[in-house]
Amino acid sequence: MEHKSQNCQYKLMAVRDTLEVIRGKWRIPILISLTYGNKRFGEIQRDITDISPKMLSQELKELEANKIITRTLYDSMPVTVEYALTPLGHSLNKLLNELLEWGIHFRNEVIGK
Amino acid sequence: MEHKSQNCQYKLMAVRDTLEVIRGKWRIPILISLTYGNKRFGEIQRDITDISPKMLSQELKELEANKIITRTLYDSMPVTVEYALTPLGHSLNKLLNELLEWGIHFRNEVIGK
DNA sequence: GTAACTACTTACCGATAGGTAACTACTATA
DNA sequence: TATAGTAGTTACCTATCGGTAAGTAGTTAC
Repeated sequence: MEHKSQNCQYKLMAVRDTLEVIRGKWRIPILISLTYGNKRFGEIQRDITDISPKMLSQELKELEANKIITRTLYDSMPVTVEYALTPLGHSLNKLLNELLEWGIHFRNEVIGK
Repeated sequence: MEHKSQNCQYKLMAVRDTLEVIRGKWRIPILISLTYGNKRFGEIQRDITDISPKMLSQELKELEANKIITRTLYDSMPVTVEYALTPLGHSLNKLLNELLEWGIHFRNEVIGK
């Protein structure tokens, strides 16, 4: 069973990379919001009503650092900033969808019962 | 765009349920380990070499409380305990696979570059 | 009797995550 | 001059997460 255990080790490494990028309470919700199109700071805040500006700002920076989103400043008046998914960010789409689908399934199976 | 924003709110609710169940550093790795078959406490520890018995015990309890795994005690000598995925646990398979696939993708795109 | 294997538990501690409230800086409008 | 809208920042605090080290309890082998 040598290769079976090595395969497990490999998987454990890969999921850790993913978890590192998406961890915490807010990053996934932010990404969900951005799948509906490019958004400004205030628009994301209005989607995720219970996020504080501190957490939103902090998590947007982390997502930008990991090349998941881009931040574009427009010097309109007043200044607006637009956040958008990168191609790497869009590549999370299937994962986001599974998080969604399983949440629905879980609610039907456990919470609903 | 009324239904578009309502759809977003619905998704945000569902992913929160999922995140609640799988959150933290260890639950996903534990589930990955159990996809290779039913395992004893010590076997999971040997898969996930850097988990402490405290965290393993704690997270196994949480997963059991959420009906994701079962705990079966055999009064062999010495006592052995077997952990196994429930059908609900197995229903996480696609999600686990996406976490894995994206981790590989991310490594190729960002870390590997 | 002592070491080793099973599966944990407990106490303690430091690091990180996240919440609250107030404040900043710039521009436009009344 | 005051208010509102843009997008944040800062200080402070608490709660949760996770790590370390040691101890528990029962059985078996030496």
